[in-house]
Amino acid sequence: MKIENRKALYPIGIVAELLGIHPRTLRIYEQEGLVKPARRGGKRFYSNNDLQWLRCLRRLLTEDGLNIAGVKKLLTIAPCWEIRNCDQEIRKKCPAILNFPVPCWDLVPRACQEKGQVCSECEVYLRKKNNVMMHIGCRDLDEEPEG
DNA sequence: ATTCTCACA
DNA sequence: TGTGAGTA
Repeated sequence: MKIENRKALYPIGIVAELLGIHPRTLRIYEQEGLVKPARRGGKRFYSNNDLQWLRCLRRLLTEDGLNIAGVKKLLTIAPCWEIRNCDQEIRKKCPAILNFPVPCWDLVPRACQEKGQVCSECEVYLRKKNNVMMHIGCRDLDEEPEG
């Protein structure tokens, strides 16, 4: 996972304009625990990963017919480690598993390693696979999700 | 200028 | 979900 994607760069106003989401709405998403922008001096700052997740969340909310409660439930039902086939050694140390039910995007990627790269269980996005929403983990934003 | 929280339509 | 008030 590239650290650039984890850097909290954008204030809420920029994010709002970039994604076409009202600042008030972004704050509500945070309040609901669906995103966790960094805080510096009381101000919110979003990373590229946050933006990517926000785009995905937006689609769930505006196109896929889910509401916030639905998304939260979905994430509870389909935690990333249920989908990914991490081996036992990786699972033992995966922060997303150890801290369940803390949302994985609340976690910092360090313990969970795979093939020498930092596993991004904590920077998880949803996508459709076999018509089921699931997490995407352990890949960079510019990587193409595996089929 | 921008964001924050809170109250309210 | 969006707006306005009053701050910091």
